[in-house]
Amino acid sequence: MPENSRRRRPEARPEEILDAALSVFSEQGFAAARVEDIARAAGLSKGAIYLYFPSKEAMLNGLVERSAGHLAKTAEAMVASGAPRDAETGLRNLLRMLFTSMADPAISAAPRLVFAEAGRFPVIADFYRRQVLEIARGAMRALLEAGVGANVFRPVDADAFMRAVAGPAFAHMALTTTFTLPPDTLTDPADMADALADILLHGLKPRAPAS
Amino acid sequence: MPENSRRRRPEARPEEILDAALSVFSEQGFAAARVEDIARAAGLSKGAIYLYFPSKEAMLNGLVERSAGHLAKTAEAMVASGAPRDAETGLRNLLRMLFTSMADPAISAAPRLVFAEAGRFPVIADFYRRQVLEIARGAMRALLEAGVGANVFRPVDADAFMRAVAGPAFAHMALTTTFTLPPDTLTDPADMADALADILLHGLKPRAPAS
Amino acid sequence: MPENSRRRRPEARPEEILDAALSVFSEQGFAAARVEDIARAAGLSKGAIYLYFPSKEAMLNGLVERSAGHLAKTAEAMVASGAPRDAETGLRNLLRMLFTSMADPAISAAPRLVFAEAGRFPVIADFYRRQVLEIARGAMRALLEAGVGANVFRPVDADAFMRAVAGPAFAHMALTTTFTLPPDTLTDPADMADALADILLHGLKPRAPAS
Amino acid sequence: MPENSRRRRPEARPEEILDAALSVFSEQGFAAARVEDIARAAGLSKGAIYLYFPSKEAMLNGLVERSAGHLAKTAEAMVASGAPRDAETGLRNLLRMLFTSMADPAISAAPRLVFAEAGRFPVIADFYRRQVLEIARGAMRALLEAGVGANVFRPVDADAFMRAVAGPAFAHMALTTTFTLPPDTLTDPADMADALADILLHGLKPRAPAS
DNA sequence: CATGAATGAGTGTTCATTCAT
DNA sequence: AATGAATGAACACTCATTCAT
Repeated sequence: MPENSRRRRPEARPEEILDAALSVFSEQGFAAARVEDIARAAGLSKGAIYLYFPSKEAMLNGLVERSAGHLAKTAEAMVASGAPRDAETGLRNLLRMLFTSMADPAISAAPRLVFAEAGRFPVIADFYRRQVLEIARGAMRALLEAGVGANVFRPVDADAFMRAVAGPAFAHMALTTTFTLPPDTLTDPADMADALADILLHGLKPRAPAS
Repeated sequence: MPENSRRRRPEARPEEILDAALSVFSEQGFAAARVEDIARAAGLSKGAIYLYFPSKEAMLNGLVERSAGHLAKTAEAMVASGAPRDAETGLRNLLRMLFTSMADPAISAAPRLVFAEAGRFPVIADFYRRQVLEIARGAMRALLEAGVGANVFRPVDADAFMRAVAGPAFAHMALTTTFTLPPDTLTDPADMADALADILLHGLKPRAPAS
Repeated sequence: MPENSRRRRPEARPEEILDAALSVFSEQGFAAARVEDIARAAGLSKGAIYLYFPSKEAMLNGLVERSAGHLAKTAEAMVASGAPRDAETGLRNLLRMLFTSMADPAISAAPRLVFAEAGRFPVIADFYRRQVLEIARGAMRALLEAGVGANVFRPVDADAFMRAVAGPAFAHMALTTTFTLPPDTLTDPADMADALADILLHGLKPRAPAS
Repeated sequence: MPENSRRRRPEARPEEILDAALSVFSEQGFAAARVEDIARAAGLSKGAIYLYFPSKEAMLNGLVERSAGHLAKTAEAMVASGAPRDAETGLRNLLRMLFTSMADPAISAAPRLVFAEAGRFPVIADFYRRQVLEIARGAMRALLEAGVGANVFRPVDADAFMRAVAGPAFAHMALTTTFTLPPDTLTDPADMADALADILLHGLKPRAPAS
């Protein structure tokens, strides 16, 4: 067991600290989080944290940058992959990915944190807007245009489209992770995503019987 | 402005303090907010706050309860109103109300605060869930059932329906108040609501030409 | 006994705190001094200090400015006093004042503190140089010129004169307050000043027998 | 510069560390000085310092002892050399040595440090008093007695004599190293020493014309 | 009712010192 | 001998809360 204190020297320290910080920030909020708790969660002493990050705020920034990287990459991958071929399947897959991600506390923790703290840290808001929102916006716009071009989607407003697709996943996250809602009939994110896709694709109004 | 003589009606103090607290909590977050700032915003001394609220947390609770009252009343009003008559118009009005409310910082401040702090204050989460979410859920379920009964809506999943309606407004709020997005083409919440209604009602897929 | 805690509200608080700070800084040095010790010495809690001074360094600055004020006044009084009439008596009085002041820990504390910390706080060094040294320099130069004009003093170098007059008092302070020297034969500062005056006025070399 | 290969003669380490410590202590003061800065200045890692000195305070002690050795030797040398022959020249040389030493930051650093920190470290005060002050006192007393015996000096008070000789050099140091005085007419320490010698030897009062 | 001086517990950050390598 | 990661005790400063007036 090389688990003695003062022993290991993995180059992964900063990552471990960010993991711990994300966990503590998510639970307590940035202002209420204590550096000592982060340290304990990372298996370090309080002082050791400052060997890797110059301040508590630096951990928050590091966190956001790391998470933005992940999300941006996933979003771009979604764009490039199947969407152009089959916009309808692309939309279904995107919704599944969104609902699954948002329902997973490990993935949604960073976005929730950003949403909660961006008001106080303009740098974070700007960074996230450029690195995540812009990319997601581009991806969804591309999906919509592909569908419209193939006559699979009607030419709806792009901004409304984005809110119609991402908003429900965001709301799902709020309901499941912030308010611990009693497990609904449809707790499974994939099922919820499919139900959403049905509404978005076919609309609420009954189709005229294909006469 | 009856604001000068007679030292202002003192019986309105708690309301004024809650107004100030909402403002400061929204800007700084609960943990980072200073009671002295709330006092200054309310035109009182720090000590005077404690004549009306026993603690900082009590202000947060008071805030949430007050806002929940407002929201619950609005929600119930919506149910009772035109929905049964004309579900489609009911949906359009609901969306307009949601987008307009969420885009107005004065109205969305409380829900945003709840979303941000509910994780740390289970009492608040529970209270909000019961007093706001349950009522909103009931209202939207009633709207859906009315529409289905009148054969104006397809019988879609109720939980997906809720997320499809409320989620986009929630996302709209996040985009406009947290990240100061550059004003889109559709900054007007009512227009955005109408575009959303179009998508939700008619779906993304083109309708078959009416026979 | 109006000595309960949380009671008195003398406007003299800042002065009391500066007294306490001077005492603690003198004993421990600025860096090693603890704000809590200053607070205790001032009969206050740690937090109360910050109602009057924004930082530990602000207390040091306040201290220096206050002491500089005292010293400047004393120096100017000396200039204006008897010097012009009788330069020799003026010199004797100046030396007595200097030795007496420097030997009194309550008076020499501030200059010693400035000397010890000026290297780290350029603002203090500059301030002291302008507010104390320049004035003292002017006073001593005036004394010398008065004596020379009256043919009571030889026209010696002014800077050497200043060092010859002030230096011994400074050394006396160092010996008595920093190193607790065993009480010499001449512990009395006035006697020491007179012996110094004798040396400075008549020189070390024997005078030629009066013709 | 044999400074590259063979990792430098390791037996000189303690001396190098003391050099670095003197430099850092002088700039920052003992309490504010960081061991890491000393280590960097000595070209070592923080931990290595503790192979040679058990604590930060031990470096201060080592420093003082080393410097006291230097000063004591110089002082004794001055006594033994020319003073007995020609007390007047002896005084002039002593003053030149004192002013030159005190004006040189490299030499005055240790005495200044002792003066600044002696209050907090009685051991240092005692040590310095015995090893430096006593010896200097003896040397100056011997110089005075030699002069008096040869009828070159008047029989003035020995303690006043010491303060009259050493004090001005001490003041000169304070003025030039602590407060960065604008270069006076007499920046050269030797000139300043000569001007001082003139005052001390011949006094401020004009000599009666040798009838 | 209202004030604001005062308290004291709490937290971010620093740094002398240790120790596994 | 040397390193530098790690520790833990401090300490400056903040702020919710109290209380004499």
